[in-house]
Amino acid sequence: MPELPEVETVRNTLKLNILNKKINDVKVYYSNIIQNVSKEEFINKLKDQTFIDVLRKGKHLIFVLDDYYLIGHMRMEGKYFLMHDEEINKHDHIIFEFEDSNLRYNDTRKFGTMHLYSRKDDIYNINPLNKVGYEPFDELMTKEYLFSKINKSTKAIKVVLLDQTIISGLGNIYVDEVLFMSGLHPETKANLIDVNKCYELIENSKIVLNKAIKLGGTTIRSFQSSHDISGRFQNELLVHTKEFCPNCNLKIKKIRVGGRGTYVCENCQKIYLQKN
DNA sequence: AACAGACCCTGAGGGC
DNA sequence: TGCCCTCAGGGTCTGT
Repeated sequence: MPELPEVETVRNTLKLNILNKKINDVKVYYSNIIQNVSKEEFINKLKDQTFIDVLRKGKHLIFVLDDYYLIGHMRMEGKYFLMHDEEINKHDHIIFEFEDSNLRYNDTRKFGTMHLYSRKDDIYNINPLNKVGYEPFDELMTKEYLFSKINKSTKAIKVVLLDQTIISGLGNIYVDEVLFMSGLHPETKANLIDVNKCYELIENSKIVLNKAIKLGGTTIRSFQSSHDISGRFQNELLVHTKEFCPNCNLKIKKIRVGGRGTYVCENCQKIYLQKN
């Protein structure tokens, strides 16, 4: 599932492959992906537009065209493929046709989304990007800032770190890793965590995400790369999907936190019951 | 207001 | 073999 590192890798790969390509036609086979305009509007507006740039905010891709911004979210299974005359796959939902090739949005579970806005719109202040908080890399994401966002919440820290309005870019896998590195139990109430621990959480987020980006970035050759990345990063995981703790060798527990499958070493990851 | 849970969707995997 | 059931997950919507 694409988290920030995968999205960044897809962005870089897309930039190498679709910049300056002009859309001759658009095919939409499953229109629920499109959120804020009709299928017809989507097609008509994007015809004759050229891809100028691909940006990213959190897990969203931002395609910059002549007159529009196309904002895409791949959720868990969304993928982009640059194709030629290959047969259409049953999970290809939207196809942008160029003169010599085509870009396909493929999404097995159909959870992905696309929003289309005018270049005149202030996209960072409207749905969905207005809900995307600072990334761990953002210099505005200080320990004081994170502390201020979480110190009144009684939610589990894992749930809070998955909340993209608070901190963007972490998904289920990387949150488990960050909490393991920080020695913090995922069910610890957010309001029991002090400023110094917030610092640790941010720093460890940067370490995990940077490592994953680097791992993906070196191997990317095709649009199927998001698979390769998670495949390669899997070797680097410390706790997520693991059976034994790499630190103390005790058995790792699988629990549910905020409805998400969660891996935790209850020996190495402390749960706070009061402020310390 | 703040939190919990359902929901969207498909394929994989287990049980029988 | 094949059917049925459960589970996975990011973000949004609804209910408490």
